[in-house]
Amino acid sequence: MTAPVRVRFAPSPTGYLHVGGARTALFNFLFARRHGGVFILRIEDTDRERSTKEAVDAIFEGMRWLGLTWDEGPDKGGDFGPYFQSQRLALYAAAAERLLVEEKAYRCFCDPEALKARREAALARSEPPKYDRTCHRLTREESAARAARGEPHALRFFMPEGMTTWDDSVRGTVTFQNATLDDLVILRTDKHPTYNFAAVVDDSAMRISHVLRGDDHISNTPRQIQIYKALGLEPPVFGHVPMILGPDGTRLSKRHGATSVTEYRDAGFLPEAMVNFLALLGWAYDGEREIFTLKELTDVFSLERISKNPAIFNHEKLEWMNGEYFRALPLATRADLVAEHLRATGGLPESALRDRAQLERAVAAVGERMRRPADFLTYAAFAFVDQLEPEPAAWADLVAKTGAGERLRKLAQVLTQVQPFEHDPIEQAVRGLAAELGVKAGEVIMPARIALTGKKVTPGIFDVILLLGRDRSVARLRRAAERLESPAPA
RNA sequence: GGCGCUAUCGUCUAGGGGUUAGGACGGGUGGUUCUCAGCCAUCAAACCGGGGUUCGAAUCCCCGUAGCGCUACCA
Repeated sequence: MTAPVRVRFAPSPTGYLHVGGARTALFNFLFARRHGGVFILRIEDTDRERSTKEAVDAIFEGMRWLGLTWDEGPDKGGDFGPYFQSQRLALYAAAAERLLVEEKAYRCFCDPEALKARREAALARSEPPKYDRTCHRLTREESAARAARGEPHALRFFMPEGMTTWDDSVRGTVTFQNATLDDLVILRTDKHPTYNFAAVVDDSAMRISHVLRGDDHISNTPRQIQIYKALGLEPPVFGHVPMILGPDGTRLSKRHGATSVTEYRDAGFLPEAMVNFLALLGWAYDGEREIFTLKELTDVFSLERISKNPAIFNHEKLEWMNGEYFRALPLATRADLVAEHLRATGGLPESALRDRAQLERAVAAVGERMRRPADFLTYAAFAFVDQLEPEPAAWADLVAKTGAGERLRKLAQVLTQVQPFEHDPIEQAVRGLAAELGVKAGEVIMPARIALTGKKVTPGIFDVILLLGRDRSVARLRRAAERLESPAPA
């Protein structure tokens, strides 16, 4: 009988939920759901300097947006809480005390600043910057006496000799020589645990079965395994997922652009698309199928199919994937999302947003051209402005087209007659005019497009006319014709 | 510097002793068409290098190289 699957996502609340963290959380979530296990959220806020309440909220927000619901966590409780490390200090202290008594850890009275200076000097000389165990040479009595005197000190783990090896579920067997590992600090002078120590105590106390985390933790793993051993605990299964890199192949960071999931949300990306895209960064089902809902992912996810290679964040593919999901949404939903986006960004005044029917018509007209709400105005802005400012390049095209003025005027005339003013009759009228003039429909349509929208790329022309309505269409056509015939004063 | 990990089209990847090395994004071309998008068709594009093992290596092993990560009283 194997232990139940219990996995955790354990971010430190020092910023926002970034895409790398989100991907790690996703893999943990999927693994838990796939195996009927438990997904735990634990906040690693032992670094008091950098941890903030806002960051905790941002993590919740990002996780919820992605649909990564946790079974145990700070806001939710569970049998193994509390789920803030800052509330578990007594546990770490007790574990550290045990190690101290058993002489698997020792007090270190060295000055952190001096240590730092020594480390930097060693690095400058290209030597390994290891702690020299000065304080380990203290006698038991001396160490205890100095502590009793109230001398500030940290607690260091005594790294045993030998080697540490584990069977990583994504990388296979990984081995480290303990000699390359430091006597790491487990309890700081302020009695707060360090990451490696707190993680071990908590993962064990919370009965974590599998630790799935970023590749950047791989060299922490032998340290943690040694701590498990010293504590007489059984280590969990470890799996190190490759990192997500920026386009230049280095670790994804701010300078690569948006890195927090909420930024993507605010830019109009859909959580379904984000999840699907993230899942494909370092994991593949069969290399063929690419579109998966969260639910579908939970049915097919497996650790064996996690790639060993770091993955470069391909923004283009995210855009494409968002388009796939966005286009599949019902019109009303797309209109909701567009409205929401326009409100949030102030892209259109509230007054323009009040006419829901008109907004829906515009969204329908833009149709498949939108990959996300932010694309809306590039295609439909013309329908929401009173005074059209044609793009210079478009206007130049119109000017270059001989006879355009005449066609626009005639089209305006024709449009005054169309009855009823609907898509098909308008199309008939426009095509009829072209036939009458003996030109291809495009010869009427392209000038009209520029005159009506100021752009060369727009929704279908009949939708454009419909969206503007008869009066505005006729007025814009006539105005353009006038401007064409009387060269605009500079 | 030390330690560790990794290495298939530009990118994400499938494959894994014998394949025309497959798919997706992006790019090219053609079609549909009022532009664009979409859709359809189609093309170009890869096994890091060197040694082994083997009848046969992109696939297994070793070395090299490169990239990345870690090397904190950060996580």
